[in-house]
Amino acid sequence: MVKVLDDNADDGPDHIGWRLWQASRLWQEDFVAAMGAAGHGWMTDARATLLGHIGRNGTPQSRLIARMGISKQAVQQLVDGLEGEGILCRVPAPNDKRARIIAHTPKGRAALRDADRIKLEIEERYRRALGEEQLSALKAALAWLSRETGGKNPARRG
Amino acid sequence: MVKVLDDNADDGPDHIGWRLWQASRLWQEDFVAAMGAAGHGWMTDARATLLGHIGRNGTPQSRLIARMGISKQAVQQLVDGLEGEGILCRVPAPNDKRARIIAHTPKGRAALRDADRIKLEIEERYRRALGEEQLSALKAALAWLSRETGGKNPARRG
DNA sequence: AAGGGTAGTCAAGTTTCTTGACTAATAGGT
DNA sequence: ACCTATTAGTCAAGAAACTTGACTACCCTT
Repeated sequence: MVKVLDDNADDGPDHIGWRLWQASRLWQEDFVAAMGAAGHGWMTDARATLLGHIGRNGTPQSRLIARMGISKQAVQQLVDGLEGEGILCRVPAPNDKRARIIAHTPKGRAALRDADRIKLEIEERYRRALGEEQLSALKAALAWLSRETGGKNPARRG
Repeated sequence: MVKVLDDNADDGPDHIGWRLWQASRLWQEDFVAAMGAAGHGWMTDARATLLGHIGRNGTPQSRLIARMGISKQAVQQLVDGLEGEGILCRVPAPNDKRARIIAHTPKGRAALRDADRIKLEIEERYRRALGEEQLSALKAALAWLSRETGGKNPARRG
Protein backbone atom coordinates (compact mmCIF):
# COMPACT_ATOMS: atom_id res chain seq x y z
CA MET A 1 0.00 0.00 0.00
CA VAL A 2 1.46 3.33 -1.03
CA LYS A 3 1.63 5.96 1.62
CA VAL A 4 -0.81 8.70 0.77
CA LEU A 5 1.57 11.57 0.35
CA ASP A 6 0.62 14.58 -1.68
CA ASP A 7 3.64 15.14 -3.85
CA ASN A 8 3.05 18.80 -4.43
CA ALA A 9 1.61 19.64 -1.08
CA ASP A 10 3.98 22.54 -0.55
CA ASP A 11 3.63 25.21 -3.14
CA GLY A 12 1.94 24.04 -6.26
CA PRO A 13 3.26 23.28 -9.72
CA ASP A 14 6.57 24.55 -10.94
CA HIS A 15 6.75 24.55 -14.71
CA ILE A 16 7.46 27.73 -16.56
CA GLY A 17 3.99 28.07 -18.00
CA TRP A 18 2.45 28.18 -14.56
CA ARG A 19 4.96 30.76 -13.41
CA LEU A 20 4.19 32.93 -16.38
CA TRP A 21 0.49 32.65 -15.74
CA GLN A 22 0.92 33.46 -12.09
CA ALA A 23 3.18 36.45 -12.68
CA SER A 24 0.89 37.82 -15.35
CA ARG A 25 -2.14 37.46 -13.15
CA LEU A 26 -0.45 39.15 -10.22
CA TRP A 27 0.71 42.07 -12.33
CA GLN A 28 -2.81 42.60 -13.56
CA GLU A 29 -4.25 42.37 -10.06
CA ASP A 30 -1.80 45.00 -8.88
CA PHE A 31 -2.55 47.24 -11.80
CA VAL A 32 -6.32 47.01 -11.57
CA ALA A 33 -6.22 47.57 -7.82
CA ALA A 34 -4.00 50.64 -8.17
CA MET A 35 -6.21 52.06 -10.90
CA GLY A 36 -9.24 51.52 -8.73
CA ALA A 37 -7.53 53.37 -5.91
CA ALA A 38 -6.81 56.21 -8.33
CA GLY A 39 -10.51 56.57 -9.08
CA HIS A 40 -10.71 54.43 -12.21
CA GLY A 41 -12.91 51.71 -10.85
CA TRP A 42 -14.04 50.63 -14.30
CA MET A 43 -10.62 49.18 -15.10
CA THR A 44 -10.34 45.42 -15.58
CA ASP A 45 -7.64 43.11 -16.89
CA ALA A 46 -9.04 42.83 -20.35
CA ARG A 47 -9.71 46.54 -20.64
CA ALA A 48 -6.19 47.33 -19.52
CA THR A 49 -4.85 45.09 -22.24
CA LEU A 50 -6.98 46.72 -24.87
CA LEU A 51 -6.18 50.25 -23.76
CA GLY A 52 -2.50 49.43 -23.91
CA HIS A 53 -2.85 48.99 -27.64
CA ILE A 54 -4.41 52.37 -28.34
CA GLY A 55 -2.05 55.16 -29.30
CA ARG A 56 -2.24 58.74 -28.04
CA ASN A 57 -3.76 59.85 -31.31
CA GLY A 58 -6.06 56.89 -31.68
CA THR A 59 -5.74 53.58 -33.47
CA PRO A 60 -7.94 52.02 -36.15
CA GLN A 61 -10.10 49.25 -34.78
CA SER A 62 -8.81 46.91 -37.46
CA ARG A 63 -5.28 47.38 -36.17
CA LEU A 64 -6.35 46.58 -32.63
CA ILE A 65 -7.88 43.39 -33.92
CA ALA A 66 -4.76 42.43 -35.83
CA ARG A 67 -2.54 43.01 -32.82
CA MET A 68 -4.43 41.60 -29.93
CA GLY A 69 -4.80 38.02 -31.03
CA ILE A 70 -8.47 37.84 -30.12
CA SER A 71 -11.53 37.91 -32.36
CA LYS A 72 -12.76 41.15 -33.83
CA GLN A 73 -16.03 40.72 -32.01
CA ALA A 74 -14.24 40.52 -28.69
CA VAL A 75 -12.42 43.75 -29.48
CA GLN A 76 -15.65 45.34 -30.51
CA GLN A 77 -17.35 44.39 -27.27
CA LEU A 78 -14.48 45.67 -25.19
CA VAL A 79 -14.57 48.96 -27.10
CA ASP A 80 -18.35 49.10 -26.69
CA GLY A 81 -17.92 48.83 -22.96
CA LEU A 82 -15.24 51.49 -22.75
CA GLU A 83 -17.24 53.76 -25.00
CA GLY A 84 -20.12 53.36 -22.59
CA GLU A 85 -17.82 54.32 -19.71
CA GLY A 86 -16.83 57.47 -21.56
CA ILE A 87 -13.20 56.38 -21.92
CA LEU A 88 -13.04 55.84 -25.65
CA CYS A 89 -14.84 57.17 -28.67
CA ARG A 90 -15.08 56.01 -32.26
CA VAL A 91 -14.37 58.63 -34.91
CA PRO A 92 -14.74 57.99 -38.64
CA ALA A 93 -11.48 57.45 -40.50
CA PRO A 94 -10.69 60.14 -43.06
CA ASN A 95 -9.61 57.83 -45.89
CA ASP A 96 -11.85 54.86 -45.53
CA LYS A 97 -15.58 55.15 -44.98
CA ARG A 98 -15.70 51.65 -43.48
CA ALA A 99 -13.07 52.25 -40.84
CA ARG A 100 -13.31 53.81 -37.40
CA ILE A 101 -10.51 55.25 -35.34
CA ILE A 102 -10.67 54.34 -31.66
CA ALA A 103 -9.49 57.33 -29.65
CA HIS A 104 -9.35 58.45 -26.05
CA THR A 105 -11.84 60.92 -24.64
CA PRO A 106 -10.53 63.53 -22.17
CA LYS A 107 -11.53 61.16 -19.39
CA GLY A 108 -9.65 58.42 -21.18
CA ARG A 109 -6.53 60.57 -21.44
CA ALA A 110 -6.66 61.24 -17.72
CA ALA A 111 -6.87 57.51 -17.09
CA LEU A 112 -3.99 56.98 -19.49
CA ARG A 113 -1.77 59.31 -17.47
CA ASP A 114 -2.56 57.47 -14.26
CA ALA A 115 -2.09 54.13 -15.96
CA ASP A 116 1.34 55.10 -17.26
CA ARG A 117 2.36 56.27 -13.84
CA ILE A 118 1.13 53.07 -12.18
CA LYS A 119 2.86 50.85 -14.72
CA LEU A 120 6.12 52.62 -13.96
CA GLU A 121 5.52 52.25 -10.25
CA ILE A 122 4.97 48.53 -10.54
CA GLU A 123 8.00 48.12 -12.74
CA GLU A 124 10.02 50.16 -10.26
CA ARG A 125 8.92 47.84 -7.51
CA TYR A 126 10.06 44.89 -9.57
CA ARG A 127 13.33 46.64 -10.24
CA ARG A 128 14.01 47.21 -6.56
CA ALA A 129 13.37 43.55 -5.82
CA LEU A 130 15.09 41.90 -8.76
CA GLY A 131 17.79 44.43 -9.50
CA GLU A 132 18.35 46.15 -12.80
CA GLU A 133 20.25 43.28 -14.31
CA GLN A 134 17.74 40.56 -13.60
CA LEU A 135 14.84 42.79 -14.63
CA SER A 136 16.50 43.48 -17.97
CA ALA A 137 17.08 39.79 -18.48
CA LEU A 138 13.45 39.11 -17.68
CA LYS A 139 12.26 41.69 -20.16
CA ALA A 140 14.58 40.42 -22.84
CA ALA A 141 13.45 36.85 -22.36
CA LEU A 142 9.79 37.79 -22.44
CA ALA A 143 10.37 39.91 -25.51
CA TRP A 144 11.78 36.91 -27.28
CA LEU A 145 8.90 34.72 -26.24
CA SER A 146 6.36 37.24 -27.49
CA ARG A 147 8.12 37.82 -30.75
CA GLU A 148 9.17 34.34 -31.69
CA THR A 149 6.25 32.29 -30.50
CA GLY A 150 3.71 35.03 -31.04
CA GLY A 151 4.88 36.42 -34.35
CA LYS A 152 2.99 33.77 -36.24
CA ASN A 153 -0.34 34.73 -34.74
CA PRO A 154 -2.15 35.68 -37.96
CA ALA A 155 -5.00 37.77 -36.59
CA ARG A 156 -7.15 34.62 -36.43
CA ARG A 157 -10.09 34.34 -38.73
CA GLY A 158 -13.33 36.09 -39.31
CA MET B 1 -2.64 70.60 -36.64
CA VAL B 2 -0.83 67.64 -35.20
CA LYS B 3 0.29 65.06 -37.62
CA VAL B 4 -1.77 61.93 -37.08
CA LEU B 5 0.95 59.52 -36.16
CA ASP B 6 0.14 56.42 -34.23
CA ASP B 7 2.79 56.31 -31.57
CA ASN B 8 2.68 52.57 -31.10
CA ALA B 9 1.99 51.62 -34.65
CA ASP B 10 4.81 49.09 -34.73
CA ASP B 11 4.44 46.35 -32.25
CA GLY B 12 2.10 47.23 -29.46
CA PRO B 13 2.67 48.23 -25.87
CA ASP B 14 5.89 47.51 -24.11
CA HIS B 15 5.43 47.45 -20.37
CA ILE B 16 6.33 44.38 -18.42
CA GLY B 17 2.75 43.50 -17.57
CA TRP B 18 1.81 43.19 -21.18
CA ARG B 19 4.84 41.04 -21.93
CA LEU B 20 3.95 38.73 -19.08
CA TRP B 21 0.38 38.46 -20.29
CA GLN B 22 1.49 37.76 -23.84
CA ALA B 23 4.06 35.15 -22.86
CA SER B 24 1.63 33.40 -20.55
CA ARG B 25 -1.05 33.31 -23.19
CA LEU B 26 1.31 31.93 -25.81
CA TRP B 27 2.56 29.21 -23.51
CA GLN B 28 -0.98 28.13 -22.81
CA GLU B 29 -1.89 28.16 -26.49
CA ASP B 30 1.08 25.94 -27.23
CA PHE B 31 0.25 23.60 -24.43
CA VAL B 32 -3.44 23.24 -25.23
CA ALA B 33 -2.67 22.73 -28.91
CA ALA B 34 -0.09 20.04 -28.18
CA MET B 35 -2.45 18.28 -25.79
CA GLY B 36 -5.17 18.40 -28.42
CA ALA B 37 -2.77 16.85 -30.91
CA ALA B 38 -2.01 14.10 -28.37
CA GLY B 39 -5.68 13.20 -28.20
CA HIS B 40 -6.67 15.23 -25.17
CA GLY B 41 -9.02 17.62 -26.88
CA TRP B 42 -10.83 18.45 -23.68
CA MET B 43 -7.85 20.38 -22.34
CA THR B 44 -8.22 24.13 -21.86
CA ASP B 45 -6.17 26.81 -20.14
CA ALA B 46 -8.17 26.81 -16.95
CA ARG B 47 -8.29 23.05 -16.75
CA ALA B 48 -4.53 22.83 -17.26
CA THR B 49 -4.02 25.23 -14.38
CA LEU B 50 -6.26 23.22 -12.12
CA LEU B 51 -4.75 19.88 -13.06
CA GLY B 52 -1.31 21.26 -12.34
CA HIS B 53 -2.34 21.58 -8.71
CA ILE B 54 -3.43 17.99 -8.25
CA GLY B 55 -0.85 15.58 -6.89
CA ARG B 56 -0.30 12.04 -8.14
CA ASN B 57 -2.14 10.66 -5.15
CA GLY B 58 -4.91 13.21 -5.16
CA THR B 59 -5.39 16.49 -3.37
CA PRO B 60 -8.22 17.66 -1.12
CA GLN B 61 -10.53 20.08 -2.83
CA SER B 62 -10.05 22.54 -0.01
CA ARG B 63 -6.34 22.64 -0.70
CA LEU B 64 -6.93 23.32 -4.37
CA ILE B 65 -9.12 26.22 -3.38
CA ALA B 66 -6.52 27.59 -0.99
CA ARG B 67 -3.79 27.42 -3.60
CA MET B 68 -5.36 28.57 -6.77
CA GLY B 69 -6.43 32.04 -5.79
CA ILE B 70 -9.89 31.67 -7.29
CA SER B 71 -13.22 31.11 -5.58
CA LYS B 72 -14.18 27.70 -4.29
CA GLN B 73 -17.15 27.65 -6.63
CA ALA B 74 -14.87 28.19 -9.61
CA VAL B 75 -12.74 25.24 -8.50
CA GLN B 76 -15.84 23.18 -8.00
CA GLN B 77 -17.11 23.88 -11.46
CA LEU B 78 -13.78 23.10 -13.04
CA VAL B 79 -13.67 19.82 -11.15
CA ASP B 80 -17.27 19.11 -12.16
CA GLY B 81 -16.27 19.50 -15.77
CA LEU B 82 -13.23 17.28 -15.52
CA GLU B 83 -15.19 14.69 -13.60
CA GLY B 84 -17.68 14.70 -16.46
CA GLU B 85 -14.83 14.14 -18.91
CA GLY B 86 -13.67 11.17 -16.88
CA ILE B 87 -10.35 12.76 -15.97
CA LEU B 88 -10.89 13.27 -12.26
CA CYS B 89 -12.95 11.63 -9.56
CA ARG B 90 -13.96 12.66 -6.06
CA VAL B 91 -13.28 10.17 -3.31
CA PRO B 92 -14.35 10.67 0.30
CA ALA B 93 -11.57 11.66 2.68
CA PRO B 94 -10.83 9.08 5.37
CA ASN B 95 -10.58 11.48 8.31
CA ASP B 96 -13.16 14.10 7.55
CA LYS B 97 -16.65 13.23 6.42
CA ARG B 98 -17.07 16.68 4.88
CA ALA B 99 -13.99 16.55 2.72
CA ARG B 100 -13.40 15.04 -0.72
CA ILE B 101 -10.11 14.08 -2.29
CA ILE B 102 -9.79 15.01 -5.94
CA ALA B 103 -7.85 12.28 -7.73
CA HIS B 104 -6.97 11.26 -11.26
CA THR B 105 -8.77 8.46 -13.03
CA PRO B 106 -6.68 6.14 -15.22
CA LYS B 107 -7.60 8.36 -18.15
CA GLY B 108 -6.46 11.32 -16.10
CA ARG B 109 -3.14 9.70 -15.33
CA ALA B 110 -2.55 9.06 -19.02
CA ALA B 111 -3.23 12.72 -19.70
CA LEU B 112 -0.89 13.66 -16.90
CA ARG B 113 1.94 11.74 -18.50
CA ASP B 114 1.41 13.46 -21.83
CA ALA B 115 1.11 16.82 -20.12
CA ASP B 116 4.39 16.37 -18.31
CA ARG B 117 6.11 15.41 -21.52
CA ILE B 118 4.67 18.39 -23.38
CA LYS B 119 5.63 20.83 -20.66
CA LEU B 120 9.19 19.59 -20.89
CA GLU B 121 9.12 19.88 -24.67
CA ILE B 122 7.97 23.48 -24.53
CA GLU B 123 10.54 24.32 -21.91
CA GLU B 124 13.19 22.63 -24.04
CA ARG B 125 12.16 24.79 -26.96
CA TYR B 126 12.53 27.86 -24.78
CA ARG B 127 15.90 26.63 -23.62
CA ARG B 128 17.17 26.20 -27.15
CA ALA B 129 16.11 29.72 -28.03
CA LEU B 130 17.10 31.61 -24.91
CA GLY B 131 20.02 29.54 -23.74
CA GLU B 132 20.35 27.89 -20.39
CA GLU B 133 21.54 31.02 -18.65
CA GLN B 134 18.75 33.31 -19.77
CA LEU B 135 16.12 30.66 -19.14
CA SER B 136 17.37 30.21 -15.59
CA ALA B 137 17.27 33.93 -15.05
CA LEU B 138 13.73 34.03 -16.38
CA LYS B 139 12.62 31.26 -14.07
CA ALA B 140 14.29 32.85 -11.08
CA ALA B 141 12.69 36.22 -11.76
CA LEU B 142 9.25 34.69 -12.23
CA ALA B 143 9.67 32.66 -9.07
CA TRP B 144 10.32 35.83 -7.14
CA LEU B 145 7.34 37.58 -8.64
CA SER B 146 5.06 34.67 -7.78
CA ARG B 147 6.34 34.32 -4.26
CA GLU B 148 6.70 37.91 -3.24
CA THR B 149 3.72 39.52 -4.85
CA GLY B 150 1.58 36.44 -4.64
CA GLY B 151 2.38 35.26 -1.15
CA LYS B 152 -0.17 37.53 0.37
CA ASN B 153 -3.04 35.99 -1.53
CA PRO B 154 -5.15 34.77 1.41
CA ALA B 155 -7.39 32.27 -0.34
CA ARG B 156 -9.98 35.01 -0.87
CA ARG B 157 -13.27 34.84 0.93
CA GLY B 158 -16.32 33.00 0.61
C1' DA C 1 -19.81 46.77 -63.25
C1' DA C 2 -18.48 42.70 -61.08
C1' DG C 3 -16.12 39.85 -57.82
C1' DG C 4 -13.32 39.33 -53.94
C1' DG C 5 -11.24 40.89 -49.88
C1' DT C 6 -11.56 44.23 -45.84
C1' DA C 7 -13.99 46.92 -41.79
C1' DG C 8 -17.35 46.66 -38.84
C1' DT C 9 -21.90 45.19 -36.70
C1' DC C 10 -25.55 42.13 -34.73
C1' DA C 11 -27.00 37.97 -32.50
C1' DA C 12 -26.33 34.02 -29.85
C1' DG C 13 -23.65 30.84 -27.16
C1' DT C 14 -19.48 29.05 -24.28
C1' DT C 15 -16.01 29.17 -20.79
C1' DT C 16 -14.39 30.88 -16.72
C1' DC C 17 -15.03 33.04 -12.74
C1' DT C 18 -18.01 35.76 -9.44
C1' DT C 19 -21.28 36.62 -5.19
C1' DG C 20 -24.98 34.92 -2.26
C1' DA C 21 -27.43 31.51 0.24
C1' DC C 22 -27.42 27.10 1.97
C1' DT C 23 -26.31 22.11 4.31
C1' DA C 24 -23.36 19.15 6.84
C1' DA C 25 -19.49 18.02 9.63
C1' DT C 26 -15.78 19.39 12.76
C1' DA C 27 -13.54 21.91 16.69
C1' DG C 28 -13.46 24.35 20.91
C1' DG C 29 -15.16 26.23 25.13
C1' DT C 30 -18.33 25.91 29.03
C1' DA D 1 -23.12 16.70 26.45
C1' DC D 2 -24.37 21.42 24.29
C1' DC D 3 -23.92 25.50 21.98
C1' DT D 4 -21.35 28.21 18.81
C1' DA D 5 -18.03 29.33 15.35
C1' DT D 6 -15.44 27.58 11.66
C1' DT D 7 -14.53 24.69 7.75
C1' DA D 8 -15.85 21.74 3.46
C1' DG D 9 -18.65 21.51 0.03
C1' DT D 10 -22.98 22.32 -2.91
C1' DC D 11 -26.66 24.83 -5.51
C1' DA D 12 -28.26 28.77 -8.07
C1' DA D 13 -27.80 32.85 -10.60
C1' DG D 14 -25.12 36.08 -13.03
C1' DA D 15 -21.12 38.84 -14.95
C1' DA D 16 -16.88 39.15 -17.82
C1' DA D 17 -14.36 37.86 -21.60
C1' DC D 18 -14.29 35.51 -24.97
C1' DT D 19 -16.16 32.48 -29.30
C1' DT D 20 -18.57 31.32 -34.06
C1' DG D 21 -21.85 32.53 -37.63
C1' DA D 22 -24.31 35.56 -40.52
C1' DC D 23 -24.71 39.94 -42.24
C1' DT D 24 -23.96 45.01 -44.35
C1' DA D 25 -21.06 48.48 -46.27
C1' DC D 26 -17.10 49.82 -48.48
C1' DC D 27 -12.69 49.43 -51.14
C1' DC D 28 -9.82 47.70 -54.84
C1' DT D 29 -8.76 45.28 -58.93
C1' DT D 30 -9.85 43.65 -63.32
